Amino acid sequence: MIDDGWVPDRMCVTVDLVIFTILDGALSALIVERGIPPYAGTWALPGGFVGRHEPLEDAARRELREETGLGAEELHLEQLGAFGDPERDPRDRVVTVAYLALAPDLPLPTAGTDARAARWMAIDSIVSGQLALAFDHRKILRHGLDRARSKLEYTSLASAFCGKEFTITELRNVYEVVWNTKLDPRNFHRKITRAPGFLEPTGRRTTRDGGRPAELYRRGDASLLHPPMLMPTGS
Amino acid sequence: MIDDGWVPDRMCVTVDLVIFTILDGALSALIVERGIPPYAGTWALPGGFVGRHEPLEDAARRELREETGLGAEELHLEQLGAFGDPERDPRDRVVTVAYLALAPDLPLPTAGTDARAARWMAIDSIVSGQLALAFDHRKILRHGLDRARSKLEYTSLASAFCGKEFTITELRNVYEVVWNTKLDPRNFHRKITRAPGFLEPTGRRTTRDGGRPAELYRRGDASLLHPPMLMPTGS
DNA sequence: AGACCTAATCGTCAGGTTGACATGAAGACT
DNA sequence: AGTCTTCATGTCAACCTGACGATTAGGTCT
Repeated sequence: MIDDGWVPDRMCVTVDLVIFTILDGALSALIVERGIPPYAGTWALPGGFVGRHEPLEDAARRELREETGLGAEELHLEQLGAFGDPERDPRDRVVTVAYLALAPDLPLPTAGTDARAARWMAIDSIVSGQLALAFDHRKILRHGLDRARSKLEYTSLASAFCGKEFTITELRNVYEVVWNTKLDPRNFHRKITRAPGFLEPTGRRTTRDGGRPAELYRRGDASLLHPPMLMPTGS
Repeated sequence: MIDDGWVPDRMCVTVDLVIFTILDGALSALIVERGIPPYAGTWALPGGFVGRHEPLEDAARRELREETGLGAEELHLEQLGAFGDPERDPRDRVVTVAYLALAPDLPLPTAGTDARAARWMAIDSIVSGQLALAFDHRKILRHGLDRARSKLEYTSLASAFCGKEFTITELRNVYEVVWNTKLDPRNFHRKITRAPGFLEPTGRRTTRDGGRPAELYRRGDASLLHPPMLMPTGS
Protein backbone atom coordinates (compact mmCIF):
# COMPACT_ATOMS: atom_id res chain seq x y z
CA MET A 1 0.00 0.00 0.00
CA ILE A 2 2.95 2.30 -0.36
CA ASP A 3 5.38 0.98 -2.94
CA ASP A 4 2.79 1.09 -5.68
CA GLY A 5 2.60 4.84 -5.48
CA TRP A 6 -0.46 5.06 -3.30
CA VAL A 7 -0.19 7.78 -0.71
CA PRO A 8 -2.31 7.85 2.43
CA ASP A 9 -4.70 10.75 2.92
CA ARG A 10 -3.69 13.36 5.43
CA MET A 11 -6.05 15.22 7.64
CA CYS A 12 -6.17 17.71 10.45
CA VAL A 13 -6.12 16.50 14.02
CA THR A 14 -7.46 18.59 16.86
CA VAL A 15 -7.98 18.25 20.59
CA ASP A 16 -11.11 19.33 22.41
CA LEU A 17 -11.60 19.61 26.14
CA VAL A 18 -14.54 18.85 28.37
CA ILE A 19 -13.76 20.60 31.64
CA PHE A 20 -16.33 20.25 34.38
CA THR A 21 -16.72 22.13 37.59
CA ILE A 22 -19.53 22.71 40.04
CA LEU A 23 -20.79 26.28 40.13
CA ASP A 24 -23.68 27.35 42.33
CA GLY A 25 -24.75 23.76 42.73
CA ALA A 26 -24.89 23.08 39.00
CA LEU A 27 -22.55 20.93 37.00
CA SER A 28 -20.96 23.30 34.51
CA ALA A 29 -18.66 23.01 31.54
CA LEU A 30 -16.03 25.38 30.27
CA ILE A 31 -16.91 26.87 26.88
CA VAL A 32 -15.38 29.53 24.67
CA GLU A 33 -16.84 31.84 22.08
CA ARG A 34 -15.19 31.20 18.74
CA GLY A 35 -13.46 34.20 17.20
CA ILE A 36 -12.81 32.70 13.77
CA PRO A 37 -14.73 30.70 11.15
CA PRO A 38 -16.22 28.25 10.99
CA TYR A 39 -18.86 28.85 13.62
CA ALA A 40 -17.43 32.29 14.48
CA GLY A 41 -19.47 33.74 17.32
CA THR A 42 -20.76 30.36 18.40
CA TRP A 43 -19.85 28.76 21.70
CA ALA A 44 -17.69 25.66 21.61
CA LEU A 45 -15.51 23.47 23.74
CA PRO A 46 -11.98 24.81 24.10
CA GLY A 47 -9.60 23.11 21.71
CA GLY A 48 -7.45 23.47 18.66
CA PHE A 49 -5.06 21.91 16.19
CA VAL A 50 -2.35 19.49 17.17
CA GLY A 51 1.13 20.43 16.05
CA ARG A 52 3.17 18.19 13.86
CA HIS A 53 5.55 17.13 16.63
CA GLU A 54 3.29 17.69 19.58
CA PRO A 55 1.95 14.89 21.82
CA LEU A 56 -1.84 14.89 22.04
CA GLU A 57 -2.01 15.62 25.74
CA ASP A 58 0.49 18.46 25.45
CA ALA A 59 -1.73 19.99 22.81
CA ALA A 60 -4.71 19.70 25.11
CA ARG A 61 -2.93 21.51 27.94
CA ARG A 62 -1.61 24.16 25.62
CA GLU A 63 -5.06 24.90 24.24
CA LEU A 64 -6.50 25.06 27.69
CA ARG A 65 -3.90 27.61 28.65
CA GLU A 66 -4.15 29.64 25.47
CA GLU A 67 -7.91 29.81 25.27
CA THR A 68 -8.90 30.14 28.87
CA GLY A 69 -5.93 31.26 30.91
CA LEU A 70 -6.40 28.34 33.27
CA GLY A 71 -3.23 26.94 34.74
CA ALA A 72 -3.74 23.36 33.76
CA GLU A 73 -0.67 21.88 35.36
CA GLU A 74 -2.38 20.09 38.19
CA LEU A 75 -5.49 19.05 36.27
CA HIS A 76 -5.74 15.38 35.51
CA LEU A 77 -6.68 14.93 31.86
CA GLU A 78 -8.34 11.73 30.79
CA GLN A 79 -8.81 10.88 27.16
CA LEU A 80 -12.42 10.42 26.11
CA GLY A 81 -11.65 9.08 22.67
CA ALA A 82 -11.54 10.17 19.05
CA PHE A 83 -14.42 11.68 17.12
CA GLY A 84 -14.01 11.48 13.39
CA ASP A 85 -17.29 11.73 11.56
CA PRO A 86 -16.35 12.99 8.06
CA GLU A 87 -19.10 15.60 8.26
CA ARG A 88 -18.23 17.01 11.63
CA ASP A 89 -16.27 19.96 10.22
CA PRO A 90 -17.82 21.77 7.24
CA ARG A 91 -14.48 22.82 5.73
CA ASP A 92 -12.48 19.69 5.71
CA ARG A 93 -11.90 16.33 7.31
CA VAL A 94 -10.90 16.88 10.92
CA VAL A 95 -10.45 14.17 13.51
CA THR A 96 -10.57 15.33 17.10
CA VAL A 97 -9.35 13.73 20.27
CA ALA A 98 -11.41 14.69 23.29
CA TYR A 99 -10.15 15.00 26.85
CA LEU A 100 -12.02 15.18 30.12
CA ALA A 101 -11.00 16.94 33.31
CA LEU A 102 -12.71 17.80 36.57
CA ALA A 103 -11.76 21.11 38.13
CA PRO A 104 -12.26 22.31 41.68
CA ASP A 105 -14.23 25.42 42.35
CA LEU A 106 -13.72 28.88 41.07
CA PRO A 107 -10.86 29.13 38.57
CA LEU A 108 -12.37 32.02 36.64
CA PRO A 109 -11.55 31.70 32.97
CA THR A 110 -10.64 34.67 30.81
CA ALA A 111 -10.53 34.82 27.07
CA GLY A 112 -7.19 33.95 25.53
CA THR A 113 -5.66 34.43 22.12
CA ASP A 114 -8.07 32.57 19.87
CA ALA A 115 -11.28 32.89 21.80
CA ARG A 116 -13.33 36.00 22.25
CA ALA A 117 -14.60 34.91 25.62
CA ALA A 118 -14.56 32.00 28.00
CA ARG A 119 -17.07 31.08 30.65
CA TRP A 120 -18.64 28.32 32.69
CA MET A 121 -22.06 27.18 31.55
CA ALA A 122 -24.48 24.84 33.29
CA ILE A 123 -24.51 21.65 31.28
CA ASP A 124 -28.28 21.35 31.40
CA SER A 125 -28.57 24.26 28.99
CA ILE A 126 -26.22 22.50 26.63
CA VAL A 127 -27.54 18.95 26.89
CA SER A 128 -31.10 20.17 26.48
CA GLY A 129 -30.13 21.99 23.32
CA GLN A 130 -31.02 25.38 24.71
CA LEU A 131 -27.49 26.56 23.97
CA ALA A 132 -26.09 25.14 20.73
CA LEU A 133 -22.42 24.31 20.51
CA ALA A 134 -20.28 24.27 17.39
CA PHE A 135 -19.41 21.07 15.50
CA ASP A 136 -20.36 17.86 17.32
CA HIS A 137 -19.35 19.36 20.64
CA ARG A 138 -22.66 18.61 22.26
CA LYS A 139 -22.17 14.94 21.53
CA ILE A 140 -18.64 15.10 22.94
CA LEU A 141 -19.85 16.82 26.07
CA ARG A 142 -22.53 14.19 26.46
CA HIS A 143 -19.81 11.52 26.31
CA GLY A 144 -17.81 13.38 28.92
CA LEU A 145 -20.82 13.53 31.16
CA ASP A 146 -21.45 9.81 30.86
CA ARG A 147 -17.81 9.11 31.57
CA ALA A 148 -17.73 11.35 34.62
CA ARG A 149 -20.91 9.78 35.95
CA SER A 150 -19.60 6.27 35.76
CA LYS A 151 -16.14 7.17 36.99
CA LEU A 152 -17.63 8.44 40.23
CA GLU A 153 -18.90 4.92 40.79
CA TYR A 154 -15.66 3.06 40.96
CA THR A 155 -12.93 5.66 41.37
CA SER A 156 -12.15 8.34 43.91
CA LEU A 157 -12.35 11.00 41.23
CA ALA A 158 -15.15 12.93 42.91
CA SER A 159 -12.65 14.66 45.16
CA ALA A 160 -11.15 16.31 42.08
CA PHE A 161 -14.12 18.69 42.21
CA CYS A 162 -13.23 19.74 45.74
CA GLY A 163 -10.48 21.91 47.10
CA LYS A 164 -7.44 20.68 48.94
CA GLU A 165 -9.47 20.09 52.07
CA PHE A 166 -13.12 19.21 52.04
CA THR A 167 -15.91 17.83 54.17
CA ILE A 168 -17.87 14.67 53.54
CA THR A 169 -20.95 16.72 52.84
CA GLU A 170 -19.14 18.65 50.13
CA LEU A 171 -18.10 15.37 48.60
CA ARG A 172 -21.65 14.12 48.77
CA ASN A 173 -22.82 17.25 47.00
CA VAL A 174 -20.50 16.37 44.13
CA TYR A 175 -22.17 12.99 43.75
CA GLU A 176 -25.61 14.48 44.03
CA VAL A 177 -24.97 17.14 41.43
CA VAL A 178 -23.24 14.88 38.91
CA TRP A 179 -25.73 12.07 39.33
CA ASN A 180 -28.67 14.39 39.78
CA THR A 181 -29.96 12.43 42.77
CA LYS A 182 -30.25 12.72 46.50
CA LEU A 183 -28.14 10.46 48.68
CA ASP A 184 -28.70 9.59 52.30
CA PRO A 185 -26.11 11.60 54.26
CA ARG A 186 -25.65 8.92 56.91
CA ASN A 187 -25.21 6.00 54.56
CA PHE A 188 -22.90 8.04 52.36
CA HIS A 189 -20.83 9.00 55.36
CA ARG A 190 -20.51 5.40 56.45
CA LYS A 191 -19.58 4.11 53.06
CA ILE A 192 -17.07 6.78 52.16
CA THR A 193 -15.26 6.69 55.48
CA ARG A 194 -14.88 2.93 55.27
CA ALA A 195 -13.49 2.94 51.75
CA PRO A 196 -9.78 2.37 52.27
CA GLY A 197 -7.53 5.15 51.03
CA PHE A 198 -10.22 7.53 49.83
CA LEU A 199 -10.04 10.03 52.68
CA GLU A 200 -7.21 11.18 54.88
CA PRO A 201 -8.26 13.02 58.04
CA THR A 202 -6.62 16.36 58.68
CA GLY A 203 -7.80 16.71 62.25
CA ARG A 204 -9.14 20.16 61.42
CA ARG A 205 -12.78 21.15 61.32
CA THR A 206 -14.96 23.71 59.65
CA THR A 207 -18.39 25.23 60.13
CA ARG A 208 -18.69 26.64 56.61
CA ASP A 209 -21.68 24.43 55.87
CA GLY A 210 -23.48 25.54 59.04
CA GLY A 211 -24.62 23.28 61.82
CA ARG A 212 -22.29 21.04 63.72
CA PRO A 213 -18.64 21.44 62.70
CA ALA A 214 -17.55 18.92 60.09
CA GLU A 215 -14.26 17.09 59.89
CA LEU A 216 -11.97 18.19 57.08
CA TYR A 217 -10.33 15.59 54.89
CA ARG A 218 -7.65 15.44 52.24
CA ARG A 219 -7.57 13.14 49.21
CA GLY A 220 -6.19 9.73 50.11
CA ASP A 221 -3.79 7.85 47.89
CA ALA A 222 -6.30 5.35 46.54
CA SER A 223 -7.58 6.02 43.05
CA LEU A 224 -10.00 3.11 42.94
CA LEU A 225 -13.06 2.98 45.11
CA HIS A 226 -13.69 -0.41 46.57
CA PRO A 227 -16.38 -1.45 47.01
CA PRO A 228 -17.83 0.79 44.33
CA MET A 229 -20.42 3.45 45.05
CA LEU A 230 -23.26 2.39 42.81
CA MET A 231 -25.53 5.00 41.31
CA PRO A 232 -29.04 4.48 42.68
CA THR A 233 -31.23 2.60 40.23
CA GLY A 234 -34.79 3.41 39.40
CA SER A 235 -35.80 -0.09 40.47
CA MET B 1 -5.43 31.17 13.64
CA ILE B 2 -6.38 31.00 10.02
CA ASP B 3 -6.72 34.45 8.53
CA ASP B 4 -3.15 35.35 9.28
CA GLY B 5 -1.91 32.71 6.87
CA TRP B 6 -1.18 30.05 9.40
CA VAL B 7 -2.14 26.60 8.19
CA PRO B 8 -2.72 23.68 10.51
CA ASP B 9 -0.42 20.67 10.21
CA ARG B 10 -1.86 17.63 8.57
CA MET B 11 -1.04 14.10 9.50
CA CYS B 12 -1.96 10.53 8.78
CA VAL B 13 -4.72 8.85 10.73
CA THR B 14 -4.93 5.09 11.05
CA VAL B 15 -7.10 2.56 12.82
CA ASP B 16 -5.77 -0.47 14.68
CA LEU B 17 -7.76 -3.39 16.00
CA VAL B 18 -7.47 -5.44 19.13
CA ILE B 19 -9.52 -8.57 18.47
CA PHE B 20 -9.65 -11.11 21.27
CA THR B 21 -10.82 -14.68 21.24
CA ILE B 22 -10.28 -17.69 23.45
CA LEU B 23 -8.25 -20.43 21.83
CA ASP B 24 -7.34 -23.63 23.65
CA GLY B 25 -8.10 -22.00 26.95
CA ALA B 26 -5.83 -19.03 26.33
CA LEU B 27 -6.88 -15.46 25.66
CA SER B 28 -5.52 -14.70 22.21
CA ALA B 29 -5.29 -11.70 19.95
CA LEU B 30 -5.44 -11.44 16.21
CA ILE B 31 -2.14 -10.33 14.67
CA VAL B 32 -0.85 -9.98 11.13
CA GLU B 33 2.61 -10.15 9.65
CA ARG B 34 3.43 -6.88 7.95
CA GLY B 35 4.29 -7.12 4.29
CA ILE B 36 5.52 -3.58 3.80
CA PRO B 37 7.85 -1.15 5.57
CA PRO B 38 8.15 0.02 8.16
CA TYR B 39 8.45 -3.06 10.31
CA ALA B 40 8.08 -5.38 7.29
CA GLY B 41 8.14 -8.96 8.52
CA THR B 42 7.16 -7.97 12.04
CA TRP B 43 3.85 -8.94 13.61
CA ALA B 44 1.39 -6.17 14.33
CA LEU B 45 -2.23 -5.51 15.10
CA PRO B 46 -4.41 -5.41 12.01
CA GLY B 47 -5.06 -1.87 10.87
CA GLY B 48 -4.41 0.74 8.24
CA PHE B 49 -4.99 4.24 6.99
CA VAL B 50 -8.29 6.02 7.21
CA GLY B 51 -9.62 7.37 3.94
CA ARG B 52 -10.38 11.02 3.46
CA HIS B 53 -14.14 10.57 3.54
CA GLU B 54 -14.32 7.40 5.58
CA PRO B 55 -15.80 7.20 9.08
CA LEU B 56 -13.38 5.77 11.61
CA GLU B 57 -15.40 2.68 12.40
CA ASP B 58 -15.94 1.92 8.74
CA ALA B 59 -12.20 2.02 8.26
CA ALA B 60 -11.76 -0.41 11.14
CA ARG B 61 -14.19 -2.91 9.64
CA ARG B 62 -12.68 -2.55 6.20
CA GLU B 63 -9.18 -3.22 7.48
CA LEU B 64 -10.38 -6.21 9.42
CA ARG B 65 -11.90 -7.63 6.27
CA GLU B 66 -8.96 -6.79 4.03
CA GLU B 67 -6.23 -8.04 6.27
CA THR B 68 -7.76 -11.08 7.86
CA GLY B 69 -10.72 -12.21 5.82
CA LEU B 70 -12.92 -12.14 8.88
CA GLY B 71 -16.49 -11.18 8.24
CA ALA B 72 -16.75 -8.38 10.73
CA GLU B 73 -20.39 -7.52 10.25
CA GLU B 74 -21.67 -8.93 13.49
CA LEU B 75 -18.66 -7.98 15.63
CA HIS B 76 -19.27 -5.20 18.10
CA LEU B 77 -16.42 -2.71 17.86
CA GLU B 78 -15.68 -0.48 20.80
CA GLN B 79 -13.30 2.42 20.54
CA LEU B 80 -10.31 2.23 22.86
CA GLY B 81 -9.05 5.71 22.18
CA ALA B 82 -6.41 7.56 20.20
CA PHE B 83 -2.69 6.96 20.42
CA GLY B 84 -0.63 9.80 19.08
CA ASP B 85 2.89 9.79 20.45
CA PRO B 86 4.95 11.72 17.85
CA GLU B 87 7.59 8.99 17.90
CA ARG B 88 5.28 6.06 17.44
CA ASP B 89 5.85 5.82 13.68
CA PRO B 90 9.45 6.19 12.48
CA ARG B 91 8.50 7.70 9.11
CA ASP B 92 6.09 10.39 9.96
CA ARG B 93 3.52 11.64 12.40
CA VAL B 94 0.70 9.13 12.54
CA VAL B 95 -2.21 9.22 14.96
CA THR B 96 -4.05 5.95 15.38
CA VAL B 97 -7.50 5.20 16.72
CA ALA B 98 -7.72 1.79 18.37
CA TYR B 99 -10.78 -0.45 18.47
CA LEU B 100 -11.56 -3.46 20.60
CA ALA B 101 -13.72 -6.46 19.74
CA LEU B 102 -14.37 -9.84 21.28
CA ALA B 103 -14.89 -12.73 18.88
CA PRO B 104 -16.42 -16.14 19.50
CA ASP B 105 -14.45 -19.25 18.85
CA LEU B 106 -12.74 -20.36 15.73
CA PRO B 107 -13.04 -17.85 12.90
CA LEU B 108 -9.76 -18.87 11.29
CA PRO B 109 -8.07 -15.84 9.79
CA THR B 110 -6.28 -15.91 6.48
CA ALA B 111 -3.88 -13.37 5.08
CA GLY B 112 -5.45 -10.63 3.02
CA THR B 113 -4.14 -8.04 0.65
CA ASP B 114 -1.66 -6.13 2.74
CA ALA B 115 -0.61 -8.74 5.23
CA ARG B 116 1.57 -11.75 4.56
CA ALA B 117 -0.13 -13.81 7.21
CA ALA B 118 -2.71 -13.58 9.96
CA ARG B 119 -3.02 -15.69 13.08
CA TRP B 120 -4.22 -15.87 16.65
CA MET B 121 -1.53 -15.50 19.29
CA ALA B 122 -1.82 -16.03 23.04
CA ILE B 123 -1.60 -12.61 24.61
CA ASP B 124 0.79 -13.77 27.31
CA SER B 125 3.54 -14.05 24.72
CA ILE B 126 2.87 -10.49 23.65
CA VAL B 127 2.38 -8.86 27.03
CA SER B 128 5.49 -10.55 28.41
CA GLY B 129 7.48 -9.19 25.49
CA GLN B 130 8.37 -12.63 24.17
CA LEU B 131 6.84 -11.67 20.84
CA ALA B 132 7.50 -8.07 19.86
CA LEU B 133 4.86 -6.14 17.97
CA ALA B 134 5.40 -3.24 15.60
CA PHE B 135 4.95 0.40 16.64
CA ASP B 136 3.31 0.86 20.06
CA HIS B 137 0.98 -2.03 19.44
CA ARG B 138 1.93 -3.80 22.62
CA LYS B 139 0.82 -0.78 24.59
CA ILE B 140 -2.44 -0.66 22.64
CA LEU B 141 -3.06 -4.35 23.26
CA ARG B 142 -2.37 -3.83 26.92
CA HIS B 143 -5.04 -1.12 26.98
CA GLY B 144 -7.45 -3.44 25.21
CA LEU B 145 -6.82 -6.11 27.78
CA ASP B 146 -7.47 -3.73 30.65
CA ARG B 147 -10.65 -2.56 29.00
CA ALA B 148 -11.91 -6.07 28.37
CA ARG B 149 -11.14 -7.07 31.94
CA SER B 150 -13.11 -4.26 33.45
CA LYS B 151 -15.97 -4.53 30.96
CA LEU B 152 -16.61 -8.08 32.10
CA GLU B 153 -17.31 -6.67 35.51
CA TYR B 154 -20.25 -4.49 34.73
CA THR B 155 -21.49 -5.52 31.30
CA SER B 156 -22.74 -8.73 29.76
CA LEU B 157 -19.96 -8.63 27.21
CA ALA B 158 -18.48 -11.98 28.23
CA SER B 159 -21.04 -13.80 26.12
CA ALA B 160 -19.50 -12.20 23.03
CA PHE B 161 -16.74 -14.81 23.37
CA CYS B 162 -19.27 -17.63 23.18
CA GLY B 163 -21.27 -19.02 20.30
CA LYS B 164 -24.98 -18.48 19.77
CA GLU B 165 -25.82 -20.96 22.49
CA PHE B 166 -23.61 -21.63 25.46
CA THR B 167 -23.57 -23.16 28.91
CA ILE B 168 -22.91 -21.39 32.15
CA THR B 169 -19.66 -23.25 32.53
CA GLU B 170 -18.46 -21.98 29.16
CA LEU B 171 -19.33 -18.47 30.26
CA ARG B 172 -17.44 -18.99 33.51
CA ASN B 173 -14.42 -20.14 31.54
CA VAL B 174 -14.45 -16.81 29.73
CA TYR B 175 -14.24 -14.97 33.01
CA GLU B 176 -11.56 -17.27 34.33
CA VAL B 177 -9.39 -16.94 31.25
CA VAL B 178 -9.72 -13.18 30.87
CA TRP B 179 -9.27 -12.50 34.56
CA ASN B 180 -6.76 -15.28 35.04
CA THR B 181 -8.49 -16.52 38.18
CA LYS B 182 -10.60 -19.41 39.36
CA LEU B 183 -14.23 -18.76 40.24
CA ASP B 184 -16.49 -20.93 42.34
CA PRO B 185 -18.83 -22.69 39.88
CA ARG B 186 -21.77 -22.68 42.26
CA ASN B 187 -21.57 -19.04 43.26
CA PHE B 188 -20.99 -18.03 39.67
CA HIS B 189 -24.02 -20.02 38.59
CA ARG B 190 -26.17 -18.39 41.22
CA LYS B 191 -25.06 -14.89 40.41
CA ILE B 192 -25.29 -15.11 36.66
CA THR B 193 -28.69 -16.75 36.60
CA ARG B 194 -30.08 -14.08 38.88
CA ALA B 195 -28.75 -11.17 36.86
CA PRO B 196 -31.81 -9.91 34.99
CA GLY B 197 -31.58 -10.07 31.22
CA PHE B 198 -28.16 -11.67 30.94
CA LEU B 199 -29.27 -15.18 30.00
CA GLU B 200 -32.23 -16.47 28.08
CA PRO B 201 -32.93 -20.19 28.49
CA THR B 202 -33.32 -22.19 25.31
CA GLY B 203 -34.73 -25.29 26.95
CA ARG B 204 -32.09 -27.37 25.17
CA ARG B 205 -29.22 -29.17 26.82
CA THR B 206 -25.76 -30.36 25.93
CA THR B 207 -23.22 -32.84 27.25
CA ARG B 208 -20.28 -31.40 25.34
CA ASP B 209 -18.49 -30.52 28.54
CA GLY B 210 -18.96 -34.02 29.96
CA GLY B 211 -20.78 -34.92 33.16
CA ARG B 212 -24.38 -34.05 33.78
CA PRO B 213 -26.05 -32.31 30.83
CA ALA B 214 -25.92 -28.55 31.07
CA GLU B 215 -28.65 -26.09 30.14
CA LEU B 216 -28.02 -24.07 27.00
CA TYR B 217 -28.61 -20.33 27.05
CA ARG B 218 -28.78 -17.49 24.57
CA ARG B 219 -27.65 -13.91 25.14
CA GLY B 220 -30.34 -11.90 26.89
CA ASP B 221 -31.18 -8.35 25.92
CA ALA B 222 -29.46 -6.66 28.84
CA SER B 223 -26.10 -5.11 28.11
CA LEU B 224 -25.38 -3.99 31.65
CA LEU B 225 -24.74 -6.45 34.42
CA HIS B 226 -26.43 -5.51 37.63
CA PRO B 227 -25.24 -6.07 40.24
CA PRO B 228 -21.73 -6.12 38.78
CA MET B 229 -19.53 -9.19 38.85
CA LEU B 230 -16.53 -7.92 40.73
CA MET B 231 -13.11 -9.30 39.95
CA PRO B 232 -11.80 -11.09 43.02
CA THR B 233 -9.36 -8.96 44.98
CA GLY B 234 -6.07 -10.10 46.41
CA SER B 235 -7.23 -9.01 49.84
C1' DA C 1 -27.50 32.75 79.38
C1' DG C 2 -30.87 29.74 77.49
C1' DA C 3 -33.91 28.13 73.85
C1' DC C 4 -33.75 26.90 69.18
C1' DC C 5 -31.87 25.72 64.63
C1' DT C 6 -28.86 23.27 61.55
C1' DA C 7 -26.06 19.86 60.03
C1' DA C 8 -22.53 16.11 61.34
C1' DT C 9 -21.80 11.90 63.34
C1' DC C 10 -23.02 7.58 65.41
C1' DG C 11 -26.48 3.55 65.97
C1' DT C 12 -29.96 0.18 64.90
C1' DC C 13 -32.17 -3.24 62.26
C1' DA C 14 -34.18 -5.91 58.59
C1' DG C 15 -33.22 -7.67 54.03
C1' DG C 16 -30.13 -8.74 50.41
C1' DT C 17 -25.61 -10.35 48.66
C1' DT C 18 -21.34 -12.84 49.07
C1' DG C 19 -18.00 -16.51 49.90
C1' DA C 20 -17.23 -21.13 51.43
C1' DC C 21 -18.77 -25.56 51.32
C1' DA C 22 -22.27 -29.76 51.22
C1' DT C 23 -25.56 -32.40 48.81
C1' DG C 24 -28.28 -34.41 45.19
C1' DA C 25 -29.02 -35.29 39.91
C1' DA C 26 -28.11 -36.80 35.23
C1' DG C 27 -25.71 -38.81 31.83
C1' DA C 28 -21.09 -41.45 30.15
C1' DC C 29 -17.81 -45.16 30.89
C1' DT C 30 -16.27 -49.72 32.55
C1' DA D 1 -24.56 -52.10 38.82
C1' DG D 2 -21.01 -49.19 40.21
C1' DT D 3 -18.04 -45.22 39.39
C1' DC D 4 -16.74 -40.82 37.44
C1' DT D 5 -17.64 -36.25 35.95
C1' DT D 6 -19.89 -32.16 35.87
C1' DC D 7 -24.39 -29.58 36.52
C1' DA D 8 -27.68 -27.83 39.58
C1' DT D 9 -29.59 -26.57 44.06
C1' DG D 10 -29.11 -25.75 49.16
C1' DT D 11 -27.21 -24.03 53.58
C1' DC D 12 -25.15 -20.78 56.59
C1' DA D 13 -22.45 -17.18 58.61
C1' DA D 14 -20.35 -12.72 57.46
C1' DC D 15 -20.83 -8.67 55.33
C1' DC D 16 -23.06 -4.79 52.94
C1' DT D 17 -27.00 -1.88 51.97
C1' DG D 18 -31.02 1.09 52.50
C1' DA D 19 -34.14 3.23 55.56
C1' DC D 20 -34.40 5.60 59.66
C1' DG D 21 -33.77 7.22 64.87
C1' DA D 22 -30.92 9.47 68.17
C1' DT D 23 -27.17 12.24 69.76
C1' DT D 24 -23.81 15.96 69.37
C1' DA D 25 -21.57 20.43 68.59
C1' DG D 26 -21.48 24.42 66.94
C1' DG D 27 -24.05 28.86 65.47
C1' DT D 28 -28.10 32.35 66.12
C1' DC D 29 -31.84 34.69 68.10
C1' DT D 30 -34.09 36.71 72.04
